Amino acid sequence: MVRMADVARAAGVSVMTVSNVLNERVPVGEPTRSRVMAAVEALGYEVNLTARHLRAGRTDTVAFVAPSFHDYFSELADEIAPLVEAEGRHLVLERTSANAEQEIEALSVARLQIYDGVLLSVAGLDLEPLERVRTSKPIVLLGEREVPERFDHVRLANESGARLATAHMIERGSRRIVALGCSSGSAHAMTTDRRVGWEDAHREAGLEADPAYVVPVSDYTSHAGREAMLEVIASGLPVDGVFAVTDVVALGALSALADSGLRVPDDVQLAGFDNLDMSRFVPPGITSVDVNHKGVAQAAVELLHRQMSGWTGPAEHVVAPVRLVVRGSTRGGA
Amino acid sequence: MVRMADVARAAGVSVMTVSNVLNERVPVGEPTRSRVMAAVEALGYEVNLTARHLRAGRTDTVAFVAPSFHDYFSELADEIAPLVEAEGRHLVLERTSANAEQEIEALSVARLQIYDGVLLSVAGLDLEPLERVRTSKPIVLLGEREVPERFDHVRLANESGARLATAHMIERGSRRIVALGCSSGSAHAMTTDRRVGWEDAHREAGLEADPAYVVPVSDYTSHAGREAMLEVIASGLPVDGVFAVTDVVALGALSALADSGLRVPDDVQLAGFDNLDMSRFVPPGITSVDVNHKGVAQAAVELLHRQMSGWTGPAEHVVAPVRLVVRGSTRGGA
DNA sequence: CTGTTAGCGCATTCAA
DNA sequence: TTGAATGCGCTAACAG
Repeated sequence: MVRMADVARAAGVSVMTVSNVLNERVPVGEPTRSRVMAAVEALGYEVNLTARHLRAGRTDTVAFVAPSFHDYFSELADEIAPLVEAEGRHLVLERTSANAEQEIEALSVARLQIYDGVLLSVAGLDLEPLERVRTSKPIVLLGEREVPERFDHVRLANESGARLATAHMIERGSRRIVALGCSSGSAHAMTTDRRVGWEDAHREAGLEADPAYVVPVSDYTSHAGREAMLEVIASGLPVDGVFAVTDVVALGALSALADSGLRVPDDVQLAGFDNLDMSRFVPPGITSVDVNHKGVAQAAVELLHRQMSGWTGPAEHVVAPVRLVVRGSTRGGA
Repeated sequence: MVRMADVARAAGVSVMTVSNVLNERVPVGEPTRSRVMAAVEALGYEVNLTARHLRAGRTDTVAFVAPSFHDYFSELADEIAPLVEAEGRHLVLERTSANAEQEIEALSVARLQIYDGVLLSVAGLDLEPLERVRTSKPIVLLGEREVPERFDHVRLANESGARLATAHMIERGSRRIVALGCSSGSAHAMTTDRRVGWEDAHREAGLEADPAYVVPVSDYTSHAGREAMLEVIASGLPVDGVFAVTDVVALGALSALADSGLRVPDDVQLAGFDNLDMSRFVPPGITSVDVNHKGVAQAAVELLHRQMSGWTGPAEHVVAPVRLVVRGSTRGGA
């Protein structure tokens, strides 16, 4: 390992001058500068970021922590990265995945300290450990649940999105719309918020939202969506529309409908949530609630930058607007 | 910020004893231990990982560096994570994304030093900077191209996979199979290897592989796959089969075929590569080459562990086997 | 413009 | 079983 001292010796200057050259902090004379750079090249020197961090107290690195980087989160990460990099920082991704409960405790509390800021998705996370997080690190929460007031938070307009999608299908003739993957509880969470939107759409149309049409899924995978949809079909419950809690779940439903000989959208209309890239291309195109990744990313990164700049005002809770993208899986789409 | 020294003072012991308690390196007397733990709790102490790293020379962290974490890479990351964590290390994900060329230079060479090991996807990466990487860090390359001999490398059996998929469609009656997203060059790369497999399948069946059926795509997105496929259809070239270079591209082709009124598999059979989760569920199910993420992950992590354990033997170049998963997009699938 | 001094927080080494 | 000294590699603050 070649250290700064080695470069300094080779260039015949002090360690501090090497540091100054590399960090461009103070003006350095041109002849000195080029001698230093030559030595850097010759020795193949690379700064030790750990030492820099320990001394300087910053890593120029932001972490985006999410359960995994499938689908929604990878698309969001793609939007976040350039915004973070525009400020001269790096973005790294960390997964909470499997053992979320322990993770946030073991991983984050100590681990998050190594970042200048953290974007933390609260999906599938126990919030209790969060309450105890007493770090002064800049941190912005992302995701569809209630979080402690003191955190900056960006979430989607879940009710509104679900209402748009459901109302659209009602308008196009559906009267028996399954809320697939939604839940009946009252806690403020994605699956209940979206169920509320589904109910609102019914109420606004003067229809009754039958609780029998709220069908949970075991997890938010296409497989689970498919299984749940197959059960609904097998049960004989009359269905002429499906609002799926996510596009991934909607894809599972589409698979189940196809295998059951039900035509989309002729027999059953289908709408999802997230507007994944995939949804444009899966025939006949899945109508979906676009969650405006770019807007979410901008809001979150802006809040984070504000914190990293030393802002200490009250936390902000942003609700990002959504819009409906109509495609072939509902009538009126292409 | 509460330091180890603060804990030591509170517990009435030395800093070294606190360190010993936390790291469980040497036996510590029970009464001492509990006093230390009490002080840790009381003060909410969290170890400073940066300082530990600088001193101990290890981060217990492995990085997986890839262009982005859509689709293939997120599924791979899901397999890699538990293997890395099983050895008591963390996995973090870094994107090379947009400006790959600079990135690997600016980002990696200095940045990769902060990890105990690196899994580096060479997809969309300039290899020239890699040649100059003279780090002694454990590093394993992943991906479908020629890499310098001295690196451990895991790649897929691209030719073999493409041959399986193409042969399957030939066997089921296709005679005019587009190699969508493949390229005509000779450099050892994913798109040419897969084209060679497509050719081999033709030769083995006694058929001619017409170069006119090798159709490039502008990038490996569904959008590009769709555009390219639409052009093929518009050109009037007779087509009764499509081998797409990835499932993502295959999805674009499926979209184009559907919009053109061509039935899959009746008019045109379709096969992809990667066997993404999605491909099981997109009606009628996309026949695909399964790349055995688990096997790739295991091979890569094993090589990395070997390096991290101090192994210095010759580098290994693993070719992970693949298999064909037949679904409804080809005849003979469900 | 360049160099000197000091120390970030922790763990290795060795002594008690 | 516990503790004192030392320094990982770098940069902030200041002196020359």
